[in-house]
Amino acid sequence: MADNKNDFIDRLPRKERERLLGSCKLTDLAYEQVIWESGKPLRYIYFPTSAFISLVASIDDEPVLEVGMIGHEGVLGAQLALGVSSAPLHAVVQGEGESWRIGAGALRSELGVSEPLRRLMHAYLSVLMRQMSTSAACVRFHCIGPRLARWLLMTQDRARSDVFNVTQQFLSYMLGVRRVGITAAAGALQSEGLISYSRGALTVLDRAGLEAASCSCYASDRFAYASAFH
Amino acid sequence: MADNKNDFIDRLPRKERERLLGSCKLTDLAYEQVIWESGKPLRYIYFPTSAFISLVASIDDEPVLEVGMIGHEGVLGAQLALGVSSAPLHAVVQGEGESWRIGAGALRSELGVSEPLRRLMHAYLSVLMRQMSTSAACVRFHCIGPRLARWLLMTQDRARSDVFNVTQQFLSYMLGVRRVGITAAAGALQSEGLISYSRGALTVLDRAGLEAASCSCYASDRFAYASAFH
DNA sequence: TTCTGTGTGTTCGATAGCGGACTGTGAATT
DNA sequence: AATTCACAGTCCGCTATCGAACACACAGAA
Repeated sequence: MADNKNDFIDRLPRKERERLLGSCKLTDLAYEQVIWESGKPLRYIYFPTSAFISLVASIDDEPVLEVGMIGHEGVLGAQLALGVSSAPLHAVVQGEGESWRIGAGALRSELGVSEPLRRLMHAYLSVLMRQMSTSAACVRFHCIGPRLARWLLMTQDRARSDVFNVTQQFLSYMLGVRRVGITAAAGALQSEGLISYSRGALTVLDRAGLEAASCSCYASDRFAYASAFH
Repeated sequence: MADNKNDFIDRLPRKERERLLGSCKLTDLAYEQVIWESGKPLRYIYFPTSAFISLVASIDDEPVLEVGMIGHEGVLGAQLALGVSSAPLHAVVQGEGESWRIGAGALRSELGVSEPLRRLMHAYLSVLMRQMSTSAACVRFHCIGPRLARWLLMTQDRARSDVFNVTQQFLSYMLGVRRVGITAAAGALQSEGLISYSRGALTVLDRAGLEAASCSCYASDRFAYASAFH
């Protein structure tokens, strides 16, 4: 069942955890499913287990660029703890799988009575903020190759597997570049023997090599997460 | 004294406001002064009145790109309400002037007893998060010209004046581009009659024209602020 | 087996922005 | 009045990425 755990929930004291899970429902999330549309009412909050989700920023209501990624280590909807009632971003399922889901109202009640839950939500929000500011700088200063490597590492962590599904089209959308740009960068990583892929199935062959090829933002994100939850 | 007000503090109920101000000290902030260094202990929180401050993201500990701007409408250090104890970003004074300042410890106590303060901090955090995600997309997809126009509008709002001081060097640093890129973009705005500048003194001549020249991110930020504080 | 659609690879010219280096020019210092 | 220096403007070749269009190739459906 290691695949069906959410680290965020696991950090709660037993009593709070059980109460929270009592209000949650395990749901399936499908590849490319849109969970949040920016501006629409925030109805459900998700604690992914095997699924993982991309936070996507918009320009003129068009989703254009990934600014955060949430998997079994986190929660989609920590903003609820800030009193936010509509989705601040688009959220798209990037890796299909399962996720705990809870209604916004139920989570609000739970937040009202559980200090540990509030603290965790706050800590995770600080992680998200750092992910966003890192992304802003990364997208400006780093080339496609290193950014792609970073993205693959983040995905591998959340997929808990060396193999996962992702098309070049989807990647180009997440990184905010042309598909052709991904073809070139992914081709380079493949010919260096770091990954291999074919028709949407991607395999990480050399994790250490990929880390060396990635920009410092990967390590930076990991550090931010680690220091928020020490 | 309209110049010496902080809107964030003004939103507090009278009692809480007076108690908070009792722990605050009015301080001068100088142009380009570094208030926070990323990772260092978070010692003071600032409520700018006439001063305003840039949040700057780093890569490899080098500050490289502005991801947020804080003036009399907000607070530098809302992250304290998330339990954060070290500065998550660099913060640089972008417009000299005055600011209320409070020690981290004092603010923590105040947060412990003031529900309205917590709520406001939370609302402002949601504004900041939206500013950051907007910045990430903006920096990727918008050209220097519109970005510069947006920046000037944001600055004008916080300077509460059509005239303010800023060098091209500083601008290039904030927008993450070369100084020469600013020379070109600012020259274009000037020859269109929207601004005029000379040796660090910039004047907005045509606010409406500047709004038309700016990218949609300016309006987007305003909207985010307005909806968080309805 | 043939067809169709999705995923991938290639090529073209165009362009925004880069790095570096050098030139003016006005304001403040001496 | 002379000097200095921060600020602004100009030019060079270069590179990453863009937009558009087209070619192939494998998988599943008809």
